[in-house]
Amino acid sequence: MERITKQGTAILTAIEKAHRPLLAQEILEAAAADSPGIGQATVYRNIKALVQAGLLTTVNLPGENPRYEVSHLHHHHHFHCTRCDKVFDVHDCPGDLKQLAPAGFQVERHEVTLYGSCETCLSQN
Amino acid sequence: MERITKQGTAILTAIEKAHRPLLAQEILEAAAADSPGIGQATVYRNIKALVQAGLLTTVNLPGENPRYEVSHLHHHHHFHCTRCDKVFDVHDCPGDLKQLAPAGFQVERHEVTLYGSCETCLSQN
DNA sequence: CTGATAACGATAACTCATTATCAATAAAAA
DNA sequence: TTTTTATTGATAATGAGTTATCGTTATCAG
Repeated sequence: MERITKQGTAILTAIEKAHRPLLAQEILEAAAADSPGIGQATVYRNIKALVQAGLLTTVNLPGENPRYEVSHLHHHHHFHCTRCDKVFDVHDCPGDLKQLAPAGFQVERHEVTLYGSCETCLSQN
Repeated sequence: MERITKQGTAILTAIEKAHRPLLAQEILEAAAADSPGIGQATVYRNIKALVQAGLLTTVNLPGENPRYEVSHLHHHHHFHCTRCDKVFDVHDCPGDLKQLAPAGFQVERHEVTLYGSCETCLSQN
């Protein structure tokens, strides 16, 4: 990524504006608004470069393809809406979960995923 | 699965004896101890039938292929050892996590995955 | 024991996300 | 503006997990 391109800009701004982790497919669709006809190979190439550069972070949820969001430094979790399948950041944490593990096990980190309905889906009935 | 076969028995008992969720590949290896030469198609066929019958439950962890364990009724979570990559049940739960979600969101369930080192790996240095 | 057929093993095929190829395009240095 | 070449878009190829195919084997009802 030595050059600034319309496609590259569209991809990064689409992810920044989303304020939630996006699938490669969602990034393609969002970036296509700014850069019509953008190809999926371009999306994958840019995602890869942005992750390697540290600007994007990969978000893996159970049974899901990877999503990407702008790198946050603070610890957080995710909420998966089971109606619209959008994933949102949860800027809160249950705290120390070390005591949950079996005796003799050493916990280094944890992931929490919440499932339910987002505000938008709830308001739509 | 109308008939009782050596392979089918080997697959189910391998999963029962493991007391932890196993990958299809791990099931193949474990079942091969009781039924040498067992094919992977047989493993996949039996897993599918056992899940449909409700005897097995699929365990999905972030960025991982599905694992399978004997169906438990009680709510529990999982511990993924980052050294040996084995997954263990965690028979405990941080409890209600509804308050973590953004305002206006409705939480229906949650998944917690702990990462660290299991007792066996810790004892091996 | 014997026949019908469910289940098996080997392997080809499939699915789907991701990556490589390559000619055409466009960014930016000269 | 011209030249260089990084980047793009279209598409073929890849990879890994899973499923389908099919001839053979083995379960089990009769």
